[in-house]
Amino acid sequence: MGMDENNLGTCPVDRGLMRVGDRWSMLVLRDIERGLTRYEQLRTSLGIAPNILSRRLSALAEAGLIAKNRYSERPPRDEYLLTEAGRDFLPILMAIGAWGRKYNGVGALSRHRDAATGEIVRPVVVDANTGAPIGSRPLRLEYPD
Amino acid sequence: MGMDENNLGTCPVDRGLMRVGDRWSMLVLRDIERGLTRYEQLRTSLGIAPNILSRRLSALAEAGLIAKNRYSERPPRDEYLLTEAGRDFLPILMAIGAWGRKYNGVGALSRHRDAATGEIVRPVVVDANTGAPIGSRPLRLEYPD
DNA sequence: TCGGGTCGCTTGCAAAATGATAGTTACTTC
DNA sequence: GAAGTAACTATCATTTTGCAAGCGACCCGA
Repeated sequence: MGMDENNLGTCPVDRGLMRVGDRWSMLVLRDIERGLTRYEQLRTSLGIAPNILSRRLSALAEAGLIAKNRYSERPPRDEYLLTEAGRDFLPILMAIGAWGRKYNGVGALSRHRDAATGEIVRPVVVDANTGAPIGSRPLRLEYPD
Repeated sequence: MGMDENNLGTCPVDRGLMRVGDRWSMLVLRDIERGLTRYEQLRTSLGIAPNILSRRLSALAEAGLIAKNRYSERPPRDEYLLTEAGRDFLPILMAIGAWGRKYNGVGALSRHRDAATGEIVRPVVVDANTGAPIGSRPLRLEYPD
């Protein structure tokens, strides 16, 4: 494998990573979810170079994870909003966050709390069929055809 | 944010991405899980340049996700095995795969089947406390101190 | 109306990462 | 001893990233 747009492989992981497989893209999604929807907010929050941010935003828009929205003509002001695909990616970021906390979590870290129960959220990937955490049951990998 | 090893931020997502935040690293983990544990197997499966593969393997080993194991002295033969941290990352790859299938899934893709039930695995990220999928309940982000 | 100041970028250039290709070491097998 | 395989390293071109400066559109205060 090691595919491009024209030569797609059969691995869904690869397909996902084609669209978001870099650090900045994921951090941009995270920040947009936090409410940092404007260019300058993202730039200062991430400490990213402006040209790089521009490119990441275009790539994410092209990949369909965010959409650029001009909410003021005069003065010209834009915001970047998550699309459905972008929102659907957020749980993955939560899972990465849980992993990061576990294996690289020295010092104090931010966290999510369930607004209703008040408990700290503990993201886990499960199989929706069984409810069992992935890794707790043996799986078989199948190839198409 | 935009942190390095010495200047850690408070975001667990960033902490996770510091360790694995690139495409090749994730694909290497995926292939090792598939049983492609040797250098040549990884290289041909991924179609990656040998110098790049070497660097990724060192980085993953340094980050504690894989361990290099010499299983034969004569002839010298090595394999790369997942550590606990590496295995713990696999569910995230499954979640990325599910997302990739949904949003970039044209054509036939490989999939996992539960060995016991025979059903196709459907990975979802849930809150272990409530069992509810992340995104289905309102959350509050909290910062330390 | 003139001089800052902010926002949302682009441009130019340097530095770092990635990738293609060739070569190396250590061994086995014919 | 010739050829082959596994696991790399070395060299160099290409690509991507990143820094710093600048630019157009506008707003705001004097």
